[in-house]
Amino acid sequence: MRRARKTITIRDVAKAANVSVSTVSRVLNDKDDVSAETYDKVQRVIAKLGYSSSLAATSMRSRRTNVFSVLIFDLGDPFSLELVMGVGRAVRGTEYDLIVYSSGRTASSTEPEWERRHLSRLASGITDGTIVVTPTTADLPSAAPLVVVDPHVDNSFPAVIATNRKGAIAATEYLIGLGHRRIGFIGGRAELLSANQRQQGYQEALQRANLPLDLDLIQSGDYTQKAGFQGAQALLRLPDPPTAIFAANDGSAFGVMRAAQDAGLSIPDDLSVIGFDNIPPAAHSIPTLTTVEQPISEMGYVATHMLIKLIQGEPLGSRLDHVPTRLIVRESCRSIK
Amino acid sequence: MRRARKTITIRDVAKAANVSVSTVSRVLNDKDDVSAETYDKVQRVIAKLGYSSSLAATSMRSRRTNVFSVLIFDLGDPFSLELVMGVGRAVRGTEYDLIVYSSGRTASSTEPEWERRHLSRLASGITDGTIVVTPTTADLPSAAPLVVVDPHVDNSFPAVIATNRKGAIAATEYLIGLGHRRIGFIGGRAELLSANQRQQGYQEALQRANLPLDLDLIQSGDYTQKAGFQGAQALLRLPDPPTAIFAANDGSAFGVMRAAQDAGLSIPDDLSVIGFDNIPPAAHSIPTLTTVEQPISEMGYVATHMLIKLIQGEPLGSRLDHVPTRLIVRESCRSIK
DNA sequence: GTGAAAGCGCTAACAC
DNA sequence: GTGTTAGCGCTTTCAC
Repeated sequence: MRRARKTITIRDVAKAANVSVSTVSRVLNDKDDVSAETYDKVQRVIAKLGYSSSLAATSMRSRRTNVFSVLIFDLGDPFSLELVMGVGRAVRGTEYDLIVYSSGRTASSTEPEWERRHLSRLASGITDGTIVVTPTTADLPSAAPLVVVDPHVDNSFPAVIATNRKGAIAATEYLIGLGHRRIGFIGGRAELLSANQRQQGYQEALQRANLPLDLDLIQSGDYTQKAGFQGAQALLRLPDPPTAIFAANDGSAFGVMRAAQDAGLSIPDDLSVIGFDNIPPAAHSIPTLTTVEQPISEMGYVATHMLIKLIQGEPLGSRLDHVPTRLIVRESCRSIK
Repeated sequence: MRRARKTITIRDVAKAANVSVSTVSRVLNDKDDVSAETYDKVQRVIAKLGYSSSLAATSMRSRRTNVFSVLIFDLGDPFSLELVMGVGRAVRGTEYDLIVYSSGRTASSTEPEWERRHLSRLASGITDGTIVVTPTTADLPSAAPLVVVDPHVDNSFPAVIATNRKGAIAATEYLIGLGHRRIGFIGGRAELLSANQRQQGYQEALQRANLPLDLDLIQSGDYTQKAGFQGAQALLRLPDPPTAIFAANDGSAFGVMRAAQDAGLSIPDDLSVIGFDNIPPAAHSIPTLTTVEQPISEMGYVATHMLIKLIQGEPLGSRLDHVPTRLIVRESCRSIK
């Protein structure tokens, strides 16, 4: 494993081809002021030597590297992984290379520091642009084109976001359509955009249906199973408990289902449950859950193409791209008449 | 989105702190020959300016970047993604940053070119070491520490590989234990290490049980559903067809099940089927399949720690790390008596 | 059409 | 303990 072969540089190529480094550079960058034969000669030498330009050196010197990056806090997290898949697929067939960057040195996703630090490391040359996933700060150093996915706070960057509000409306209206009049809600993390939008949708749907907004029916949460469990317990202990519960994500929906079981209620006979998101492994552990699905990998796809447009200087249709959520109806809900 | 703020360099920090660039560099790299007050002063300026060193420049000049990389052909592929998850989890809590590198400019995973090209781009500075996933060539330029995962050909690099042979033995012996005497086999791509090992295990198990090796029972394949389908058709048309089929991966096992259905056979009543691998989405589309599971994300975990050892110059226990497969028994097999 | 040389942001001698 | 300086591999004027 010792670094046997020393790296071959542009100089090695130049020497072997009997030209200057600048000529090799011209060939590398497909400049048109190189004679055909020189071009061929250099190309042959490059092939023979197996030379490939150093990303580091190239990016130091020139603005374009044809590489873009995805900055992710936790690559072990299912949401992030799904997104990476979408980006990974989107990049195939383009002229770009992709760097997914994640750090081991960061304790918590809530400190805005990590995003800024890593972003500026990348942006200072190596990549032509970056997709930041679920950024928690609006204050991002933007030396290069930037697209954010599922921003946790509103900021002024081009963003890809799911139709959280609409999805929540669809879910709530579905329950209303089934005859439910008292529908409980388990919220997500209050400081997050997506959580707010989902709650907004819930309230809006009630309003449209002329149903009263009962604050007792709204439990705050934090997108965890535990929050769903506790929230549901509180709801079920109400004097006039809900007949259906809408949880702001799949994790807390799972908590709701456990709480219902604990209380001796069967789903959907005694309680209808509906969730948001549908991310593996939760998606597979509760295959019966009716849910508003967020097309995560598609969001990666969309973000990629937005970023590429930005990099190439093309105009963006609009700053925000809303990727549609869709209601997946399964067995966890039933009508009451 | 225009590059508003120009990048802050080490010089800006030096100027603002009234010291030289080298002093800043010393602080950045935690050299011990800096006075405490200078250190503090520089740190404060760094924080205030939000400075962060350029990966490109750093890697050009010094050997260590504290970043390692995973080189992946197709980030949209489930195997790769699982692996990335493992690596992503392994890196948390370490002192390293992680770059997952994938290229859009590559048509096929079978051309060894892409690995070499991208590897040398990365290796020439930016990263301290690389994990190459399912490399198809033994001839990798190794300027830096390298670990390969699931190599498709044997090479001399430190490698992480599943216990394919043992897994195949376990699967075959399981079928034998159920009373099966004629067991069909659908192979994987003949040129791949894993495929060979699986077939080897199959044959070895038969031999151990003193069962004859009937070449008619072995169908070549290529890890696709189609190959499984066709192979199974051929097997089922034999004068003396097998009572069980072991497919070299989950995809072809799926093909086998379809072929059995087409032939009017029900599983497991008329035919026992067993597969290898258990990768989503296949894993979820055939939840009844008995299978030899390859712990992919664990392989990423193991590879990460091997690589870190190499980077830090620690000795490796052995060049090859075999991650154990395990037999997951489900409903697709039954005993014949 | 091609070469020489400056310099990107940084680190590592080597001075002082 | 701190500053000066020579390059790392490359791109890009500017000469010729």
